[in-house]
Amino acid sequence: MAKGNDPYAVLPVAKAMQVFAYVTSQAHDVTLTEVVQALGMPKTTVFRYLQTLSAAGFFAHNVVQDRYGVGERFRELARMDAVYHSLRSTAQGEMDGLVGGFRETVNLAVLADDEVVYVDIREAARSQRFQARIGHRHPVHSTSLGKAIAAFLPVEAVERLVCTEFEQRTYRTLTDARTFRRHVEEARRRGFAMESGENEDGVTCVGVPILDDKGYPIAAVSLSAPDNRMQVLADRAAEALQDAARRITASLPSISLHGSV
Amino acid sequence: MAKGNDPYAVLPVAKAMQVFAYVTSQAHDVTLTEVVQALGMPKTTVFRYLQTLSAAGFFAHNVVQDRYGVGERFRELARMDAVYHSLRSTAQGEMDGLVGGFRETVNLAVLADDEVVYVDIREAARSQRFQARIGHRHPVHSTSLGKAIAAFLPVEAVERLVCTEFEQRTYRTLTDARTFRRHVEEARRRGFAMESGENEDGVTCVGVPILDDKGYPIAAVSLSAPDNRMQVLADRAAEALQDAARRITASLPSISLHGSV
DNA sequence: CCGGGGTATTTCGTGGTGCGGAATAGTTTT
DNA sequence: AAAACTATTCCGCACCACGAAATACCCCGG
Repeated sequence: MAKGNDPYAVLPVAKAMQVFAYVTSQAHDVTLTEVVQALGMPKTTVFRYLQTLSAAGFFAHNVVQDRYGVGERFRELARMDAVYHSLRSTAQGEMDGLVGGFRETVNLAVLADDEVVYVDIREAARSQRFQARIGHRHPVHSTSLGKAIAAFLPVEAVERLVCTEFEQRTYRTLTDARTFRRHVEEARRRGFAMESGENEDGVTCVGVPILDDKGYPIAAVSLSAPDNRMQVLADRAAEALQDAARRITASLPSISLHGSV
Repeated sequence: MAKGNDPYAVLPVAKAMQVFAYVTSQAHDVTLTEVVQALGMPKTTVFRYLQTLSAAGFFAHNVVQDRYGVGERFRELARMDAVYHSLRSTAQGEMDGLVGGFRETVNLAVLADDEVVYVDIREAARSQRFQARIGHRHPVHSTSLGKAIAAFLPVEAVERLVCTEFEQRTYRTLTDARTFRRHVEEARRRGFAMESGENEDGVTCVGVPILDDKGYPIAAVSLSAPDNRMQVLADRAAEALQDAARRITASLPSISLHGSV
């Protein structure tokens, strides 16, 4: 059973994951003894794992018939991963296409905790100074990515965003909610957002939202380039990004995370 | 937080699940230090969990950029759960309806390891002697559930089934592959399967497959009753079961497990 | 009403192991 | 070349995960 001679394996965790996999793969809710018999582990041990996993919300312990099943916490995570996974994999080809066409950096980002989080980045082999990294966060108000997403968010969500203080990243950064709202309005009208040296001196970005099947902006793609080079590219880039975004939207599955609660 | 003073909580497992949840909920692949900072755990500890979870296949360790993401093992489990969960929840109402209409026991089952596994059972308040229990397994060849599923399985899958020895559960149990095939053929033609005292003396069952959007039989519903009572019910039951199965199929999501590999 | 076989909990003492600080190695940035 | 950042490895000790066995809780059948 592949005891896993991995010197860094934490045995309780590894064994708990076996239990996890077993319970999850059964079509029915299981009992303690069933797991014990299936996995050949001591009853006490399995009992503790089931308790722990239930306490963490990954399992649901049906107390009346003493059965354990998959919990909502797990399903939430699974849905999230499904969306993000398909987003990244369908976006991949489009991003490569854009980099190939423009020879400039292309970014993919989502919104998390009212910040823009970079999820994937393809950079043209040129100067990679000042580029963001995967996982890094930037403010919504200073990026084309943020403005593009905000443009298609429900109004109340945008209003929540403008509550926070606007960090001034460059001398061009919008620090005032009024101007920010105007930019967002414009982005909504045009279908794409722009930002010039508001996030990083000397670089201009064009950003386009990626909408799910319900029209909710789950992410955004952007192309960023030095100000001078972008002047020539801007129009073509906006077009190309919008096309790419449409295609990504089209091949996304229809598991919305933002159901009308 | 919530240190969870649950006396049975296994700390390594609980902490590993925190890591699990964090990594899974990020849209991007994460680094060790990112997790450490986000969760405030010691680096060594998180490192070990990431290693363990990767070794178990729940995470995928991208070695070139030292990032951890969700692994395919997790996705498989998630898909499986999604299908089973929606199966059970959409079947629920239909089963209740059937029990209400016929006042006889209604079963829901899937195929696993070439056996019929009971996933949900609603029994009329009458004699509940001899009923199967959730999680119990019965042979394919002796149950209407099994025959119903087999009837819509690809031929090669059915041939694999008949390879195994046919356990003789009652004196009426089909023990010969030839007869079994004939029954399966007939079930396919009629759209429902029958079984009389072949699994349990004195009880007769009508079973109907639940097909996914690709026509693959992911489960079956059956109604079982004492032989004498079933004689009157059989025709109506077959009709009602088929209607129910159709409705269940219709409200199933389209995540097929049995993609044409 | 009283067993009996099946569950799930609880207890408890021990040995193994998970822990995390600190040292190391490896990589990218300046 | 050095600095600043990563990820890994080492190591000794406290602790806590372990599992056998005892207990408590059923649900059935007599």
